[in-house]
Formats: sequence, structure tokens, C-alpha cells
Amino acid sequence: MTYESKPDWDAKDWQLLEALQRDARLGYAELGRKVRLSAPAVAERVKRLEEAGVITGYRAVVEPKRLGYGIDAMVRLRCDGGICARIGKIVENVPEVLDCRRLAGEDSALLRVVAMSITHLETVLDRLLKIHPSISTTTLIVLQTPHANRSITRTMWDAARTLSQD
Amino acid sequence: MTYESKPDWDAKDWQLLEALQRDARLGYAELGRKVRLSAPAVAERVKRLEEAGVITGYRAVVEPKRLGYGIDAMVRLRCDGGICARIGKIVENVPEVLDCRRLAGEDSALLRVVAMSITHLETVLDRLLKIHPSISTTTLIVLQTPHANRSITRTMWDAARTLSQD
DNA sequence: ATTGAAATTAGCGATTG
DNA sequence: CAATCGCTAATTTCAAT
Repeated sequence: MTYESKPDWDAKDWQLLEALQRDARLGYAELGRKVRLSAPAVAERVKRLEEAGVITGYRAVVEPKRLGYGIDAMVRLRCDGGICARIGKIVENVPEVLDCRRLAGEDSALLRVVAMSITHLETVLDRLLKIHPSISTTTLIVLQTPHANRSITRTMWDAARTLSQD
Repeated sequence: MTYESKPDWDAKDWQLLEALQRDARLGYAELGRKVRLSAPAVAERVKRLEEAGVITGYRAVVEPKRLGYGIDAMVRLRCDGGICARIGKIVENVPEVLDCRRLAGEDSALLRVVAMSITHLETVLDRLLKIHPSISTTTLIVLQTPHANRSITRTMWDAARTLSQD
């Protein structure tokens, strides 16, 4: 959580960022073509984005349904403070939990869970409930996902900037 | 939504899938080294995973906080059926909505929203509410994200398979 | 297995503060 | 003058046929 010295990204940095959010496997040469920069210059900029923690990694996007995970659910979870604080570590042992966020408010955490069937989902929920007696859950079945992990863009950033008036 | 003919992925396919979920920028040669396969063989397997819809893309993972988006929130949204059905298209015009899932149950949808400040979050919520009078929201502030987009792994798949007994 | 392209390193030149 | 940035060139590695 330390401050970086370079909070300003120019138009080409944003172009690279957007291109890599769209397709993380683009090579430096091709990126350079899009952005009108040589491959080494692109590599340099991308490295700076990585080192500044703006880009934290590159991931293949996998469709769970195609692997047999027909169920996608969001699980609202309530529990006592002591357990809450450890929920991140605890759910590491439950691989069907793909996301885990701790929340302010009534719900302590919100999980995204995938399962191969309702029966499977049931066993995952049982496993979560058995972690501690203070835990209770509310399960919301995802019917469809119109948007997942949309890109952060420069135009979006600009609009927010002008909103904040500075 | 059509069925593919090849529901069986072997150990090497899984290794490739896991490697690419960890680092989508690995080249075929390096993947081949990890998996003990030639580069062309790797390329073919990856292409098959893509064509089967198991891998749907490759994305750079961006940390919104590093771009000034200090607020991360989950927004539960309720609305009438007619609007609900269109919610995916509607929130396309609200770039701060990074995820949008339609749900079964009381809440019609669950959004993930990023914002640069509480004021900014307020304007985003106002924008959502102005879409239609029937819309109401509940906003949950994310305090931390212990896990985001965890990988789907072969050991996880195996365990689920044995659970389902077939 | 071969051929063309891409990544990487190093060194140089231009621009800026 | 120092620092930053991007380019070319040359070697090695990779991708694709």
C-alpha cells in the first residue's frame, strides 16, 4: 500500500491497457502497431504498468459451464467478527468459491460459487455452514451474466475525472 | 448454446488451462516445457480449448484502485420484469458497472460498481435509479477482496466428479 | 525442420526540465 | 546538464507451415 511516483498515464498507456484487457496475448510488436510505438518502447511501458500495480496479471477467461459447472450462484454470508476476519483464508479450501469479498453492512461477505449441479451446490453450502455455527447464508442463483469483468477505459476515467472537478 | 462433441480433457489440457489462467501471456514454447509437449502440440490443444468455448479470451487484470477507483461496491437491484430483461443493455452505458448478473429471487440483478469517491458512487447510483421508477437499489461496500476470479482446476473438477458419483 | 517473425538487450539520439 | 523516452540494430528465441 505504498504510493507510486507516477500517477499519470498518457494516451498510449491507456491504449495499451485497453488492448491488453481485450486480449492479453497480443505481442509487443502487434501492440506497437496499434499504438504507433516500437516493440521495445511497448515492452517498457507495459513493464511500468505492471510495476506500478496497475496491471496485476494476465488470465485466460474460462467458461465454467463448458467444464460441467452448470450452476453459478452468489452467496451472501453472515457470521461473527472473529470468523469473518478469517473468511478469506477459510474459503481457500473450498475451490468452488471463485470470488470472496468482505462487505460493510449486514452481510459479512459475498461469495461467487460455481457447482456442477444443485446437489453439488448443496454440499458446498453445507461445507460453508459447517465452518462455524455463527455462519448463515442466502443463496442467489445467477440466471445470466450480461457483463463480467468489463474493461476500465480511458473515456470512463476521463468522464469520472470531470465529474470530480479537479 | 450448442453441445460440443469433446467433453473430455486430459491431464495436459488441464495443465495448460491452469497455466493460462495463472499467466495468459506464456508462449507456446514455455507452455510446452511445463507440460512436456512440443510447441505445435500445445498450440493445437489451446486452439481446441478455445474452439470448444472453454477458454473464451485472455485479459489483463487491472487494479482499479491504482487508477483512482478507491470505491468498490456491490449493488443489489430490484425492478419490474420488463426493465429487468433489458438491464444488461441498459448498464452498457454506465461504464462504472464492471459486472452485471441477473438473479433468481427477490433481487433482479447484482452489479459490481467501481467509483473514484463516494460522491462519484452517488452519481452512478442516481444514474441507475433514473433508468426507471421501478428500480430500487441496495449498496454494499466492499472492504476487501480476499479472492477474485480464482482458477478452475483439475483437482477441483475431480473432487466434484467423485461427489456426483458418475 | 525450415522460414519468417517476434522478443530482448544494448547503444545512440532527441526532447525536456 | 541530467533525465526520460523512444528508436535502430543484432542476437536469440519463438511461431507456423
